[in-house]
Amino acid sequence: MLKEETKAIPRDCGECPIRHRAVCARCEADELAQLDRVKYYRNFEAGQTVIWAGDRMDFVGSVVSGIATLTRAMEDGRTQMVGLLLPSDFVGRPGRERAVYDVVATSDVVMCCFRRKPFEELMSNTPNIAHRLLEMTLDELDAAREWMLVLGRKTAREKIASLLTIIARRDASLAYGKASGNLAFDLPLTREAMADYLGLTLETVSRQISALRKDGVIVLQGKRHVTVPDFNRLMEEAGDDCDGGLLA
Amino acid sequence: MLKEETKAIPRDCGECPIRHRAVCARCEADELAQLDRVKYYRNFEAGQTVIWAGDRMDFVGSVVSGIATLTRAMEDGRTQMVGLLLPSDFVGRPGRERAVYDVVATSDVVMCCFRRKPFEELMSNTPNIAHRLLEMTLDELDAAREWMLVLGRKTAREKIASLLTIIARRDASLAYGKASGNLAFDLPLTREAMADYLGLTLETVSRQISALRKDGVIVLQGKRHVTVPDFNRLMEEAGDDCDGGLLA
DNA sequence: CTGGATAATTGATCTGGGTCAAAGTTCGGA
DNA sequence: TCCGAACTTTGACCCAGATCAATTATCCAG
Repeated sequence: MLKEETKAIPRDCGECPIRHRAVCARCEADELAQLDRVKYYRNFEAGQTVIWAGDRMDFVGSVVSGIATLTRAMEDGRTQMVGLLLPSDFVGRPGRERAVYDVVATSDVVMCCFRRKPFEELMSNTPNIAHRLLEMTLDELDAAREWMLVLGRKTAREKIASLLTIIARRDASLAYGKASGNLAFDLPLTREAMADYLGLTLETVSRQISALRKDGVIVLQGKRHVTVPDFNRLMEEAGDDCDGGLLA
Repeated sequence: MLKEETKAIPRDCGECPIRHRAVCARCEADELAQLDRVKYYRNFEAGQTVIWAGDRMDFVGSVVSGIATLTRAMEDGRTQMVGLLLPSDFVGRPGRERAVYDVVATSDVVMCCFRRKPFEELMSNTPNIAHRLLEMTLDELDAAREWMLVLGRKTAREKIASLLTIIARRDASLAYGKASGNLAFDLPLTREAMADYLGLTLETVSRQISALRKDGVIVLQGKRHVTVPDFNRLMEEAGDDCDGGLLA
């Protein structure tokens, strides 16, 4: 109740936790000031829909904290997640007025939004924003293509291992500083959301997680907390060329 | 033999068939001139590999004519196509020195290549190139996400129908002018390549094509030429919300 | 502490698409 | 014209993962 209002929101870009990873990463002080003029924050609670596919979208923005999902659904209900939005990820497309995907907050989410029209103008004037957005989009395209391999060619077990790999990598890159003897993290998704990401059913997800646990590839504390005793083993299970280690 | 040399290659951007769709689409005369200084053409024969994943890549470029594929392979040989490169599509990534995907010419291909380093510099000076590349990358990201739904959630029959839909759309958008009473086109891919695109085996591809033929959804002349008597029917089979017609 | 909603596990069974195998087609080159 | 390689089709069988169904946590709200 009124949780939204009590949440501390950064007002100043200087304090912003995603300052150096988001679209604004390369902006100079003056550019930030311009962005600041068209920016506003929005909070969403876990489970809340940020945008429905087909809806008009008057803003673009960045996830500041929390996790959201990008999904596409068929008329008969089959659903495929097409993107996982983590802090600093960009939402929306300049030049497009309607959303094509459902965006749903998986946890409580804070978004830094920019009014679309002014943002588009800004983009044509400040190459730093456009350039950073290109870079981020190219990264997302790589991720999407990587995911196509997972969806098209991997077994259920490999799919789960691949997902765990990705989540572990992300956690390692964000929360390092912590001693990471053997890494551990919380699953930010329900079994059903994982199934939608992986093109599986939630039953299969559950079974494969159990199997990986029985085989000692992962250790579970509760249903959400995962410990990985041997990351290379996990990568082998994912079917990746695993000569990269955590930081590939 | 020596086919390469006999092929007419456009030297002048003004004559170029992809002038208004490729990265250079928005360039002014002076920008074209700059591009021209770092550009060269390369020909590839059907079946030839343009780049191997992992190889050093000193150029980026556009497909001028022909069709190429972007694929990613696992160590054990499982292969997933992650992109289909048609005329005007961009190859390579500015700022990246090694290829991550195999690029293979499916038909004879002409590419317009730019030396990578100078192209990167050009990009930071000419917003028209960077902006166009962003636009193209965003389109490709959408296509990749669309494809994730196909790979993750569609049945074999729907996958085939989806692929036919895409090829038909492309042909309609390129080759219109022709009376398109009922549309017809050639499949630019072998059954195996289709399988790699769709996350299926070539046997399943063959069976599903036969099934669609038996059910009158498509008509085959030979093994490669397809006629679609009723495009809406085909879109229904693809499981798409099909209230868009050919030009959705 | 209790009822009931949501999330997760596990079991039994079924099936779409994979696998293995054998022909049939097509086409360029000798 | 005929051969051989590459491509395609079709059949028989099998299995990974879907489907259907029943429990079992978990965790608020009352």
